[in-house]
Amino acid sequence: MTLIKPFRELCAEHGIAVTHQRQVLYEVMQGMDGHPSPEEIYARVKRKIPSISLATVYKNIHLFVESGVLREVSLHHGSQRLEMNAEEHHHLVCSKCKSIEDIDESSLGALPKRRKLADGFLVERYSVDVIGICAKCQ
Amino acid sequence: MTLIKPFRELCAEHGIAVTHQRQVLYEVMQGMDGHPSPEEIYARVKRKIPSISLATVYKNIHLFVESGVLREVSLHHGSQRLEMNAEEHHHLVCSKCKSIEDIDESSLGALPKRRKLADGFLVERYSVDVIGICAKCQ
DNA sequence: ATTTCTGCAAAACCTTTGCAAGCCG
DNA sequence: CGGCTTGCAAAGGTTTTGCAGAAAT
Repeated sequence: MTLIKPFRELCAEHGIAVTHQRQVLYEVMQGMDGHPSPEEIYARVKRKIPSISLATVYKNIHLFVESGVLREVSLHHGSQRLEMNAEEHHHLVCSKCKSIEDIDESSLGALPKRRKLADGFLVERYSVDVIGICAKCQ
Repeated sequence: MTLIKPFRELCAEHGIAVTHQRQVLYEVMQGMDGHPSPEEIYARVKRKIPSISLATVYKNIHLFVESGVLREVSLHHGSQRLEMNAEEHHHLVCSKCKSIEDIDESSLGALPKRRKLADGFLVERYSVDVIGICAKCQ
């Protein structure tokens, strides 16, 4: 019934310690969908461990992302970033140092030109992040 | 020598008022490249208008993004967002309400499989945001 | 003249950090 | 035990807001 065994294995694979908080955090996240914020995850975990602190949730989300157990929606830079390049282009984003480098659209090859992809969503443009390791970080 | 005339036209097109702060902000940004944060932009503008306030910079960046004069690197959600879907997939992001919906990888057609794109960048994966207007916001 | 914008200061968020007590291996 | 983790509280960083005076149309 529980997911405790797989979680212990996951921790072993990634070399992280098993604590009660991490187990419950992981189980709760398995039961969520969409793209929750740390606060939303905290609110849910708090129902199972009322004494848990938000700092613990942050620390463990960070650990999970770092070790590859969890993924974030788009690499998080702490503050908003503005685009100074008016040309159509995409990005090379380094998953270690989080640097962003522009690449022009033609480097990627064609993306589908359909204007409608799903249930009435009207496409304006594509934004492609190529995520990987930059030359400096290798 | 100055960019004042094009900026006045731009404002007219987008229906926003021309102020000295906006003009200088726009000119300064034209001279930057990369993906600066509001703080970095503020630091530069301050060299030309020492009395400008950070709040003004934030308000005008927001206005420029809203009216289409400027673009942000990736749509900014205020807080980190975690991915609960372990499958390979991409996103439909609404530029009005900022909702995020998953679409699976096959909906997009193939992306190039090259492992190296530029000067030693090692590709891990692609993250594609299809930006547009969702059904609800139309 | 009216509406909108600026600068300031305070507030509201979001996230990280330091530390004493407790848990894991 | 020894080291890592937790919860708390405080600090740090980013962004928004309210308001009185100034500027724009």
